[in-house]
Amino acid sequence: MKKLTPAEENYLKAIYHLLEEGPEKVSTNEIASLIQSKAASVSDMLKRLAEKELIYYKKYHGVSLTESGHKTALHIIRRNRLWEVFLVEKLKFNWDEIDTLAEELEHVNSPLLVRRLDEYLGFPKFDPHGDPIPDEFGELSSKPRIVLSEVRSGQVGKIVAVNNSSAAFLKYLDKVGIYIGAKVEVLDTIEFDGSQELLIDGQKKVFVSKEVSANIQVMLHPG
Amino acid sequence: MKKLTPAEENYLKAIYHLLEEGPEKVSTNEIASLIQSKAASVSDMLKRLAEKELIYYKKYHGVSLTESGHKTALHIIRRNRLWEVFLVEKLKFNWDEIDTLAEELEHVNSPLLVRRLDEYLGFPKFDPHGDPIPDEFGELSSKPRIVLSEVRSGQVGKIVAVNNSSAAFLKYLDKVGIYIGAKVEVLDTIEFDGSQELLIDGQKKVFVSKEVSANIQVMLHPG
DNA sequence: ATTTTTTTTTAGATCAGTCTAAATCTTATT
DNA sequence: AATAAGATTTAGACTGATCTAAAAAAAAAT
Ligand SMILES: [Mn+2]
Ligand SMILES: [Mn+2]
Ligand SMILES: [Mn+2]
Ligand SMILES: [Mn+2]
Repeated sequence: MKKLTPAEENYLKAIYHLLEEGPEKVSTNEIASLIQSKAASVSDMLKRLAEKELIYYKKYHGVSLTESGHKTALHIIRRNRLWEVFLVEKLKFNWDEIDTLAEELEHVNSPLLVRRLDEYLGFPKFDPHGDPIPDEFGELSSKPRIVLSEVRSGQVGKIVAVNNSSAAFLKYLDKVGIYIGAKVEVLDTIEFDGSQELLIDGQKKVFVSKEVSANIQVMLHPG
Repeated sequence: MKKLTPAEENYLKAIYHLLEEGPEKVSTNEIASLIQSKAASVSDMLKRLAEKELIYYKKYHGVSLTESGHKTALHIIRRNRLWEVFLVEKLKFNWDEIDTLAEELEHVNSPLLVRRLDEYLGFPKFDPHGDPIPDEFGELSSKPRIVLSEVRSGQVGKIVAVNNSSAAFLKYLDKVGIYIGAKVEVLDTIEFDGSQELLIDGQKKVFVSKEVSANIQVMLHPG
């Protein structure tokens, strides 16, 4: 409940994102790599976070979030994504330019500010990358999703999110005409390397590698 | 030119504001008092700021800003005031609630963000307290001003700014109906204590102490 | 011109956050 | 099961920011 430092918030968020991938424990090195620091620094921080009961931490055996840590992480993510919407919707930033800015703005922690911002933006449910925005209570409204790389030839869906928010990736998507909300049909899948030929909005044909399609989330069209 | 920490930015801003009052040197204690820290901490920070050539500092003899420090302070103030406008104009905060929020937001230093925000807000020239917003180059558009306590009986002016942004003061102004842009006529000035009777917008009579009127800036109506 | 008071600086601690290098624990391999 | 490899933690150091208490300098008062 007490105020956290930006560094503590960044670590919590990183742990949350790593846990999101499935495992119920994350390792020191995974955190270090995601947060671009060194294992020794992570060990240090884990002690502090455990002290504050934000994580479960057993030396040498990885960490997970406590209920309180989980809730806190969702608050941070909420702020991050609301600011991302603000930057894109109001200040006309491109979705590949907002990462570092939202990374800073997320640490301004004022419940009133967040509520007002949310209201001002019209209570958005998803950020510019298609990721869900937790509500005040940490609830996520999630759409049923499937990764594009797992969509079979002939199937049609809508692009709802990306798994990778690096500028390089997002710029690439812009270039080939892939965007959130686009209709996508998988015309062909190459068995050898998993690359696909797509039809975007029934108009544009695009070839993408599996590395790309594995980072795109799709909602399948019913039927 | 290099990136400053939030603390360094706060000190620079404090020095700027103290110099604004007139003197060409400010003392360690004045800074400590404004920034709510101790003289020893200020001494420490002054060494660092001098090292970075943001201030002129001669031990025991006060500080002033270098050209670079002055420019930097204006950039910080620009960010602070733009965010204040955003909070009031867009998020509907009251002018007495924005201080601490802007105090944090001002440290997000991205020239592009600031430019976009400025544009989005319609290039405002003054913040909610009536203080001028420096442009990208640090230029201030200042209105000719005089403190209300120095306006003589019979004279009429418009309230353009406040010298004190504490919630207590601003709430008081709200209560008695004084706001930026209001027309004000000084009906009477008590010689004994400098208190005044005012007529706001030609309608409402208000008595204010000199402590209050010394914190209100007025633009005199020509003629 | 001394002495006293006030202001400012320094000395020495502490805390958060980070790093490198060394020690230690876990896991995989022989 | 012993050893090698890999991951993690600890030890020790550094920076930035802050504080209290003591020392030093400047300003004010006698
Ligand atoms: Mn961050
Ligand atoms: Mn996002
Ligand atoms: Mn500030
Ligand atoms: Mn202001």
